[in-house]
Amino acid sequence: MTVTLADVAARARVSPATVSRVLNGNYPVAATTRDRVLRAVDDLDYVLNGPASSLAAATSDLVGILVNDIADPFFGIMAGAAQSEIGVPGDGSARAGGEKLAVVCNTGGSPERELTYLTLLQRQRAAAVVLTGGALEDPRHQAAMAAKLGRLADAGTRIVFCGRPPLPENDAVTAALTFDNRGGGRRLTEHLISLGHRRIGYVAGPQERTTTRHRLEGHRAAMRAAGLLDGDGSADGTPAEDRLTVYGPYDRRSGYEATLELLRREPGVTAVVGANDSVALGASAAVREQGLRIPEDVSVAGFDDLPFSVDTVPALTTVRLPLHEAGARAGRLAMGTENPPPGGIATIAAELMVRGSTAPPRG
Amino acid sequence: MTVTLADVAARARVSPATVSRVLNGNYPVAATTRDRVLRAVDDLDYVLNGPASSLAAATSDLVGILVNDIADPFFGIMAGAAQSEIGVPGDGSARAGGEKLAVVCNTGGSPERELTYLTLLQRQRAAAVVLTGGALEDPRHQAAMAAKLGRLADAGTRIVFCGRPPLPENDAVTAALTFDNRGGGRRLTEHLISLGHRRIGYVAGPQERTTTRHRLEGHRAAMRAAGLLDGDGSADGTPAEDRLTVYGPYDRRSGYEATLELLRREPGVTAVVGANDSVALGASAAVREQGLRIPEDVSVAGFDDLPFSVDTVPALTTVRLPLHEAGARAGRLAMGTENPPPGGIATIAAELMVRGSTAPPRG
DNA sequence: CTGTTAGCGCATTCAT
DNA sequence: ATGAATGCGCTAACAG
Repeated sequence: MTVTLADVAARARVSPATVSRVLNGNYPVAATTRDRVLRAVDDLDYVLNGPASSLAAATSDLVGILVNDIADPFFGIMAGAAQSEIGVPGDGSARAGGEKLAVVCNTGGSPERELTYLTLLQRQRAAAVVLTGGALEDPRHQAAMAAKLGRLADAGTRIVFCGRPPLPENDAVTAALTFDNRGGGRRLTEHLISLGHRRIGYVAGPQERTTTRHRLEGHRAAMRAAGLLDGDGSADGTPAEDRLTVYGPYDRRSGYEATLELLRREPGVTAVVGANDSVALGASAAVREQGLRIPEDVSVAGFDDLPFSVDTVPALTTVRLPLHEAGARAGRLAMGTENPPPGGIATIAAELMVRGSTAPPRG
Repeated sequence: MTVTLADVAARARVSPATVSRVLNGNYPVAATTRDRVLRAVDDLDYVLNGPASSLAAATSDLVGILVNDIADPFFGIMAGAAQSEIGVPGDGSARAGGEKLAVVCNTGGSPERELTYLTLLQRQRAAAVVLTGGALEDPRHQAAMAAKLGRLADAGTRIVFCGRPPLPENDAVTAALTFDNRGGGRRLTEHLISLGHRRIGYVAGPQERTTTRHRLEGHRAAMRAAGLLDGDGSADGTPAEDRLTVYGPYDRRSGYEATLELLRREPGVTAVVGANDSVALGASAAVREQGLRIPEDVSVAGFDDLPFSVDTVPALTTVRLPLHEAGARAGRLAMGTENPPPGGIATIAAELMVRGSTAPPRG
């Protein structure tokens, strides 16, 4: 029924071994023989049997890219960049070996699904795995991840982090590209403070994520350095930093609801920082719904600088992360076409983008 | 080195076949035996060898989801929904068989990459393939696709279209879910016409895509029905429909540039329709940059109703496509857990969402 | 319900 | 530079 390598060999009047060699291209074969084999491949519409090949060679051409939310361009941009470095030369044929199949897997932010995908990729004997986005800080999950990644690494799978902090004991990880979320968060808030803002609300991401914590730490470092957190407790003793922070998912709805909550708690807020651009978008909607203008009454800022952020009205002040470059680099590291940074860890800078959504407060 | 099924069998004091049976679960095994085997699996941290399994069974648990642009939520939403129907029960273990590995592949809109990915999936003996988004109308590519899909289908791969028009001879395709792009486009423009607009610019997608053509056909059908295209040639004889249409990629930049071009060509335009929401976003930016207000001076509308569209200012009038539902359904069809619609083809309705970005023209 | 046997299709020794 | 032989780890008959 389905044509095998032996069929190709018969038609080309060579041995199966020779066909295998021309397909894999990693062994000398006479030019005339190769032509004959390739013609036979075309004639028969032969397609390599991946499972058989992987079984015999004990490696596969699968590369997995794990993302938290495939519907979020933050991940889509990184995954797309990684995928184009890894996969598919693009000649449309791919009958021979050598091409990697870069695939993205959507964990939905669920730790169980993250582990399950890793197991599935381990089962496929994946050549490499790229993990994007922040990690969960739950110690149990971290331990499980470390163990799983260790086993993957033992089996020869290359492991690359992209926008994810390195593990404490990361001997399993080939390379970790981590974003300067803390520095970006700090500079963003410093910008607001320099404009004159004193009461700044913060809509954070999910509490247990590294990205959330790092961005928030940057924000608070700036606040504290300006003396805006100390001795600012309200009557009931709640620290200012708690009253001015609301946690939630990284989506616009969370930004909307959290901002309404913030404005209720602290009507004197003159600026709202969203943990990412989507959150900031929701925050903007909430601010406007309260009859407040941006930036005249309330400044709004985000994080990531996704493509839509420059088109909001007013354009969103945010922190730019070079998502495309980071993803591409992660892809090359996964392919082994780029050397890991010294120590296996590289920090990627975040750049403040000042736009129209932030301005000095009134009065 | 790596633990195999035979190791598990030895430890559980059963035959390899029995281990295989409990792992695959599709054969009666005594409860006590199963427990013993599962314990051995856990003790040994055994993970099934996917390639070996696929080779022996002549099927794999891979399911491919092809998208045109992974950074575009339009595709991300569908792919995510499909993936959650297909993959990963979510218990975190996945040591046994049965779980499918749903993976998304980014073609970047390139026909060659589309074919290459299909070949790669064919090589892996994928269980199913979901193709999302519009198709290219180039006859050569269509023929190549039909041939490739035919071979995949012959090999037992289920093929599902999601938001993609059925092929002329689609006996290879298990099911095709297609969006009512034409109807949606027509109703959107009818809405503008009913508001009193007469000169309506249209920023279309790439010229050779089915989605582009269908949406534009809907728009023009509405225009023609209202007598807004006939006898409206300019002095140089260019038909009105050509002067009022600009093609480009499905992104905000194209919307921005095309709209500047439209406003230059036809200063009397009172409404601009974008081929999708991202284009409409760019169009809005261009309109504003010309000192025009939305919707007082120019109405703007989009297509898809992506999550951000409700948050633009003013909120974007658009056509809602049930992307999540469609993706989930495609996932179930790929899994075989839902029966194909009669004739293999289902048309998915598009709903007009009237919001603040459209209003009657001035005067 | 469980064990035995025989490949699945290919990569890779080892020869030549 | 090419051919012959072996085994990768597992599933699927077939017995029992």
